[in-house]
Amino acid sequence: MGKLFRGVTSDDCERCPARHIDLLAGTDRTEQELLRRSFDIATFEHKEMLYRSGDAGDWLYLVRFGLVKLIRYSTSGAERIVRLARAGDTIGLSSLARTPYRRTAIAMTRTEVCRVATEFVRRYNLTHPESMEDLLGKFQAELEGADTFLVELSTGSAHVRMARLLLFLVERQEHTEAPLPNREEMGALLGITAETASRVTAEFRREGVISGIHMDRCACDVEALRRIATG
Amino acid sequence: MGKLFRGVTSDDCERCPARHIDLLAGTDRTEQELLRRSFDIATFEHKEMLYRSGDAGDWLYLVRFGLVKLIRYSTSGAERIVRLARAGDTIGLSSLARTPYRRTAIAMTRTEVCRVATEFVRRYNLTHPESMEDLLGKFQAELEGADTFLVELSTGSAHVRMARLLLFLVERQEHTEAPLPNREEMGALLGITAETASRVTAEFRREGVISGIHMDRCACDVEALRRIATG
DNA sequence: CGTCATTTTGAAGCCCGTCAATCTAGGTGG
DNA sequence: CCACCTAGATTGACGGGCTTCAAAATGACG
Repeated sequence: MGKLFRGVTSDDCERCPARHIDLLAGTDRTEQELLRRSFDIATFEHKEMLYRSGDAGDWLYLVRFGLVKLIRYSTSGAERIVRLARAGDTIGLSSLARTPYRRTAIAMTRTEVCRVATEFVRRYNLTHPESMEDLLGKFQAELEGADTFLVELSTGSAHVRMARLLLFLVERQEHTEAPLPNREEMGALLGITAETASRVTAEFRREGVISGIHMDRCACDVEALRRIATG
Repeated sequence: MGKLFRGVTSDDCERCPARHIDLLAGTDRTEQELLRRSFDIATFEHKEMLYRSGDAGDWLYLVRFGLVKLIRYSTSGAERIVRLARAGDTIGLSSLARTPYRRTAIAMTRTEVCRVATEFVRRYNLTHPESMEDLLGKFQAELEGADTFLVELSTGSAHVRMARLLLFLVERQEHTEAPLPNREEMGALLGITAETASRVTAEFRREGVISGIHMDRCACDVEALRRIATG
């Protein structure tokens, strides 16, 4: 059991989508070495779980590439995706508050993550209190994300929500191509049923708003989506 | 212009709903004095604004009593309440990340808050790095709150959402009486129209689930609400 | 007592959920 | 290579819940 993690090379760090963060930069050569030895890298395939709600929160994860869904369950048992994490996003921050993970994290596409022990970050902050602002900024970004999901993806008609989701999925991509979740996941993301999600995507495809043969990827007409999203 | 704030007495601190937090406790007598002099108290009436989205984030607020709604606007201009803050809750934490406030805070009832300059908290943390965990815990609590709103108050039928909202409003109260927002605000809280909110509350009243003559307060049959909420 | 805001209630229509049937793509074994 | 199987996607039909528009009722306040 347990995912296999490997060490971090300096080449890994060169390509790191979060290398601008002070916390990870290190001030001198020996410190950079210390930081590098404290991090691990692993790849998760589609549908693989990073951690489960209730697990001891011993690690922070930094997404290097891919897409991770963070799930929470309502009192009535229904599953709801409360956030999507992409390259450069940090997940598992709740562990810093010495609490178990409150959400379940599952890869939606092939995903590479870099992990670090929460205990290490905690100790590092005692000797580098000025790095706290980076952490708070990260937390802040996570709060922003939660708000965005709340306001953008759970209000308006199914068409409007779907358009906003697709816009979210194409941003930060070079091309207008977006990874397309399956209909069940779309439903959990937007608070609608899988059937409605299917109807809307089929309709978008007929109207030429999205196109592409494959089921799990599509090219988007960003302008058209923006028109629909503002309803 | 600008709200009038007054100094904090030791008596205020005795009654503080957040006096268990280390950050606010102080280690010795002189430090307690320093902390007390760094805080201010003010009262906001119903509908008064604490701060507006986009304002420079220079202050943190701790709610002593009352109810504050935090609003965010969607791209289509619709207003949505993304969080309710009550006694003991901290609002304005985003300012610690050196960013402007991202939400607008408005009192929903008569509300007393204690405020502290973000700059003070930042400096305090440099000399007391161990207090950072309290801050992260606060941030974490705010994230939890956002999730709860997302999952509980924006999924399920209008009846179910309303029941959950009422349960949220009665908890932390001694009696089963809850402050009742107006129908417009209920709509913004639950993602439904004011008319539907009115219909549901009227129905609840006819069925005896809620009762009370006043429009802005009601007594709740908590057991009945729980049955409806898990529906 | 009259005015204005808010709430309540009504009626019509539509969007979405539910249930079910059909279609498609991918994988398996003969 | 093809028949078969299965999971997921699509599409249809129907009913119900919510929105919309509008009117009536209620309550606060000068």
